[in-house]
Amino acid sequence: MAKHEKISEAVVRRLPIYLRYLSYLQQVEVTTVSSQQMGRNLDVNPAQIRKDLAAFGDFGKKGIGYDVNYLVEQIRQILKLTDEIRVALVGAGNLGHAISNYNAYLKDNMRIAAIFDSNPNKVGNELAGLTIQPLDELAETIAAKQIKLAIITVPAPAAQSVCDLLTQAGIKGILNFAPTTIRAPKDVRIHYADVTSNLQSLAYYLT
Amino acid sequence: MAKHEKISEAVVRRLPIYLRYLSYLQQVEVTTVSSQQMGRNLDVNPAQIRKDLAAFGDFGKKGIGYDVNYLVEQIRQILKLTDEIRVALVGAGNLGHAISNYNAYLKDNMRIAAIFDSNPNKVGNELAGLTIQPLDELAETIAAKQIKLAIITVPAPAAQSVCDLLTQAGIKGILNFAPTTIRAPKDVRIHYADVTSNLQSLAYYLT
DNA sequence: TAGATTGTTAATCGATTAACAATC
DNA sequence: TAGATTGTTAATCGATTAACAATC
Repeated sequence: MAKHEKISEAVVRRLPIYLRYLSYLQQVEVTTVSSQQMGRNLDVNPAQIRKDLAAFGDFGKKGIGYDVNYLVEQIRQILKLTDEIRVALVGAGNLGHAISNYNAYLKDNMRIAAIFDSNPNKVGNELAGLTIQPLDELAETIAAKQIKLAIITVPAPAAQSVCDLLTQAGIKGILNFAPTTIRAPKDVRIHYADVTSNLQSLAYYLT
Repeated sequence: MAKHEKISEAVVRRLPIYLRYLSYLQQVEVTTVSSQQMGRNLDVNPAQIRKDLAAFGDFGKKGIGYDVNYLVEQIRQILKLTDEIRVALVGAGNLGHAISNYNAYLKDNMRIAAIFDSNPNKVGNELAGLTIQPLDELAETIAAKQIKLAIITVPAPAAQSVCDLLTQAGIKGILNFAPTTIRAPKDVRIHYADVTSNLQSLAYYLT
């Protein structure tokens, strides 16, 4: 790894995209790839790809390109996907159901390991092979199962209090589908994924 | 509106966030808001909020702040949310179900107006008050219903061909949930919302 | 060797933030 | 008037891209 530069969020967001393409190349048994080829396929400037990767180490060979297997291995390590990462999902509504069933697709060493809901009628039900748990078991379960990340799929009014619960339980990364801004301590990363804001910003570009 | 500056994507992504907070203020009957108050609540620098808004017009009053109702009206216009915007959803799987049922929540003049799926067993079924249609009706329906945006919730291998169908049908904005990069003509905006990449980049920040 | 491609520096471009005159 | 807050300019910061020596 090395190269103690500060890595920008933009770089970190591109790494999974690179990884996805490289995994595809593995599948079709391509063993070497150039930044130019990657850039063409991912719509990213080749210089940017080289710079992004070079921030973590000298992964390529001049005149040749990158060894696909080696690069996959390196990016997995950078993203800490070498050990399984367990994820909690809070909110077993429509979206929560969809995402937890989607679980199988996450693979790549990510797994939803616990599901929580505040509704007593849902607690105890099975979902994607897990039993839906009440919120007051959240902290204990997250500690016991060594869960590191969380997905919030509760309605907007509940999102902040769920976020508070999660951060108190030691969660350091949250993917928030609720259509609301949430606040957390600076060392907790929050990514937003709500459909409404996304669509509204797309609307700006119409005609 | 006016101020023929070029508006950056970053600004456009913040406008829906502002709108959401302002709508909340309307609900609780607050009539005036300062950039400082907005910034505190949304975790955005107040100078940035003022600059973002000033790019579209002089919406505030010095010494006073912004009139909430007026600002809501203005941002709605900027985002073209004054007329109903119709959205097509392609892929009636788990996620497609969740999002189309979520439909009611979209409100704010956005509505899923057609649902498509390639699976003949799903075609003809009802979903969120709509009949699932086959892909070969896509172009005609999009034209007839004046659909402007689309959501892709098909498996990754099908995403590019669906994207091609959509752009040929005149769609100018796509929200892509499929875990794959898709290519489209330059005048088509694509936003990515796949869960896996989002989680993977969160993983980077762990310890 | 000739051609290709990296890693890196320098140049460019763009976005964020601070500061403050204008003014309500 | 005094206090508050905008709109805007200038300063800063950061990210992207071009260019090229190094080298496989």
